[in-house]
Amino acid sequence: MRETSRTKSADKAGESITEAALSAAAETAPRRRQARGERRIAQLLTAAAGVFCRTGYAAASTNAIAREAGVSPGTLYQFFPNKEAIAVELGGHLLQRAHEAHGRAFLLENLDRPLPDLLDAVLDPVIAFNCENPAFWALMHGSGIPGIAQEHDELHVGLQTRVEGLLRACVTPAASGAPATDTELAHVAHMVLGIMKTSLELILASEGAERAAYIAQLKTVLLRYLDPMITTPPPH
Amino acid sequence: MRETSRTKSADKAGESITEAALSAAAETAPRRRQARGERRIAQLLTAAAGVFCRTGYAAASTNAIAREAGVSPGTLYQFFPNKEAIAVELGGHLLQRAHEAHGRAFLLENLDRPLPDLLDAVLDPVIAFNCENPAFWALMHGSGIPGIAQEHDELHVGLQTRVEGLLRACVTPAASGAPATDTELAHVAHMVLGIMKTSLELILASEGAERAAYIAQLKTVLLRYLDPMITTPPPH
Amino acid sequence: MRETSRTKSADKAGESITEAALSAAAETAPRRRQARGERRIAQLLTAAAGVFCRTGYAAASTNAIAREAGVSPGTLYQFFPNKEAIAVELGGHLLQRAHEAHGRAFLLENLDRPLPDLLDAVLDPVIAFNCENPAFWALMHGSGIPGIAQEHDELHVGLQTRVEGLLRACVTPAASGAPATDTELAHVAHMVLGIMKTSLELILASEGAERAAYIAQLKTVLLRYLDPMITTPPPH
Amino acid sequence: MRETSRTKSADKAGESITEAALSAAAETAPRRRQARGERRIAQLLTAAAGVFCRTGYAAASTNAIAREAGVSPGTLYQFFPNKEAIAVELGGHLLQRAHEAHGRAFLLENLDRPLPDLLDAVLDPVIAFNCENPAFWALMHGSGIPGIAQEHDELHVGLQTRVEGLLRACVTPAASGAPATDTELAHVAHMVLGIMKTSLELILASEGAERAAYIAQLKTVLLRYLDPMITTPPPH
DNA sequence: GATGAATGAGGATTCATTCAT
DNA sequence: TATGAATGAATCCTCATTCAT
Repeated sequence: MRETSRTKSADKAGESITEAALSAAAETAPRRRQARGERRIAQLLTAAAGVFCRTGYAAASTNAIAREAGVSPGTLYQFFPNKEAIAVELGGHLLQRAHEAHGRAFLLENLDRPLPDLLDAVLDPVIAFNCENPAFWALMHGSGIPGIAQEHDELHVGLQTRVEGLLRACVTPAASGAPATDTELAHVAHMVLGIMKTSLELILASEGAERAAYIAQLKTVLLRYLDPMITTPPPH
Repeated sequence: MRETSRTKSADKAGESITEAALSAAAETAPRRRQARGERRIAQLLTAAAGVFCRTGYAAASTNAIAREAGVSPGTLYQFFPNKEAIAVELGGHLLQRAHEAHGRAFLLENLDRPLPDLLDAVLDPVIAFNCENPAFWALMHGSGIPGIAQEHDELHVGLQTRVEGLLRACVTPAASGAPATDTELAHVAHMVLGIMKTSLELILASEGAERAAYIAQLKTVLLRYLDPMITTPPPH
Repeated sequence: MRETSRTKSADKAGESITEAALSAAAETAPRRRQARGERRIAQLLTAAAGVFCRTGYAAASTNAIAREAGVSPGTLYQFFPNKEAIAVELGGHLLQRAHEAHGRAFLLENLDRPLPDLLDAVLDPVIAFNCENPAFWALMHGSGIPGIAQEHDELHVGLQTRVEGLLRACVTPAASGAPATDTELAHVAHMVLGIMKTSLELILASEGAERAAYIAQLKTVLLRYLDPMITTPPPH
Repeated sequence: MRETSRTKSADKAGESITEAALSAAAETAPRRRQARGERRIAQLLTAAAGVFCRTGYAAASTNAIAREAGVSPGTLYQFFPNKEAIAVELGGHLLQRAHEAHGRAFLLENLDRPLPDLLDAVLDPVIAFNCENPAFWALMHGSGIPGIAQEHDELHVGLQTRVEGLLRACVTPAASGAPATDTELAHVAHMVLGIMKTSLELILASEGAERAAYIAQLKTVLLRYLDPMITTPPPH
């Protein structure tokens, strides 16, 4: 009974250059229509971000999102088959935006920098992004609640993977505190992600000096936690 | 948006021994009724704990709790004015039970033990308690979600205070990494609490060796984070 | 997530005689409560019958049924988990009522009466019942429409079985027009049921003389259709 | 409750050859547009037939029809003012197609053939047509359900009229079982139509040998029902 | 003509909470 | 006290229909 599934952007993406060239003029109209749709989607995602931030994912209602976006419920459902889909799409958008804005920072060229620098290089963009897009944090909190979690876990898993990769690249196997196995490394990654999540909660809830203080604490925690895994103690 | 009006049963629960003693002889019947009431409350709170664990606080329905307790919804509302009140009372009970079971550990006699021992002494009971009463963690996760959070925050604030007290007692002001001000100390306490929360999520979600590994990681994180606040580096 | 399922009457049925005797007085109250429930159920079923008759099963809305019954939607859902359940229960009730009212007619003692008498004996009660309970016909018309049919088909299958049984008992194997195999007999039963269904549509839609005429036609059709299966032609 | 306003495309469909001829030369463009329109209508009706068959008339959604036809909902509404109109038009088309394909059979040249032959001559095309166009049967099942029925009843009435005509032509007034009045004849016609409808349900739902068996049963029923109205019993 | 976005009332269903018994 | 029926607003979602482009 549910057969809708937006393909919009896919169409556009699949549109061959020739075709595009041929119908330059004529396609203005369709494009405008699509543009309207895209705008609505953006509008809805923005609204959803707001509602998710204010009420959390679980308590957010599709009607509330539609209202916030200034459209009718029906319109929302023309673009998203259900609440989950909104969250998923929003997660994707945010992730992509994160990449575009601070992507370089993550796939570091210079992992051999001293850990404090490395932490700055990684955490600062992450924190900045989360402060600008607090919905991201809200989305990550669908997890743990059964029946809501599944889709969101893609988000989690994605982040988890990335953190794990970073760690794997940084860790000095010879270091005394380094995780010995892959499993152990995964545990460390989970811990790091968890620490970042809680810290972000504190960071997002505060401002100014306090926020700065929490940021500093986060860096301190991670620095002290990870340093023994990376720095080989000098032979005495 | 949701008008709370908690209390009521709290009084009853807080009823001091003295009061009870005063009405010893004549009040057998009423006392029995009160005893029955206590039993009902315990029954309901147990049921609530189960439901909160399974579905999370937000998704838990009062009807489900009543059903799990084997009573009618009306009966539930005879003891609790609303859903929040159940959570609050449950939080209180759990906290009290925690005290009774592992209370000594917290109000430490021996804060001058080396930090690893101290962490064991504090964390092991906490972890044990949370594993036995997973509802505790579930309850702490109403937070952050506006409209649900307020009442739960009493729980948070309580824990936060306690952690802060512990820290204050442990920290060596002369240590290089020690928080300089009360505010800073509060921040550290928040971080510690946050780290414990996330770690508990991982710990509760796993079993056996994995659980042990996460416990070890939690201790490692806190050890490394707090050590510089406590240990004065030896003058070289 | 759906755990409700009335058991009410089951409880009552399971209630042991001793218990019942012991609590004769005391059970008045509970019984009254149950009585209220039963009354509501009856009320809702009556309302449903009305709505099904007027709008057909598919177009009937639970809200409409509740409104017709003069209760809120929530009340309806306290007794029935969904629309289908109402139809099923109503079907059951009607069937039972049919049994109670005209049951003898069906399990005939005198199958050896001449066919016209037999048809009268069987059809008159059926027709009377359908005229008094036009919802029955409405219920049988959920069939054929995919996604609605399944539950109703129990009704169909039940009737089909009964008609088949009757036929099997009546048919004279030696008769020239008699169905040779069980499959053939089943086909005949399907036809007979179908003829009854369509005829009932006409009968229910008319009144007075016209209704009588349609009843006569129905009997004529069946008489002429079935007679050769029952009557052995006299050897000439 | 539902304001219908059918017609519109009917005119266009009924456009006589003369009219078309008049505007032969100059109206190439408009004609093309009209041709396109006809194609669209055909496309939509085909889609509607499919959807009606699969989901039944009531559950069919205009959006689903448009999707099946590969056009937008707006386009659908450019040709049909509402859902009912689609059904009506489809009914008309099917009827017309029936005429074109098997029309001769109906307006019989040889009503004086023996009844079995006559039934074959009439029913075989009807059955064939319904098997090829199962939507026809689906359409006839909007009836009986108030608020949906009215428009469809044109279909019914049409068929009813035709059956009545046939009967009137066949019946031997002198036959002992013949209907005495017009009203009676109308009743017989209704019965015959009803029998055909139910039988078609069984026929359409089965295949191969079973289908053949049901076809045979249908003929048997009608033969036995109608024979006494047509055959004058030999004077003894 | 065609598109597809937009509408908004309506449908089924749930749930915190109240009330009569 | 305990019950369970009752409430009604709110939830998610659908659909016939309209409208701007």
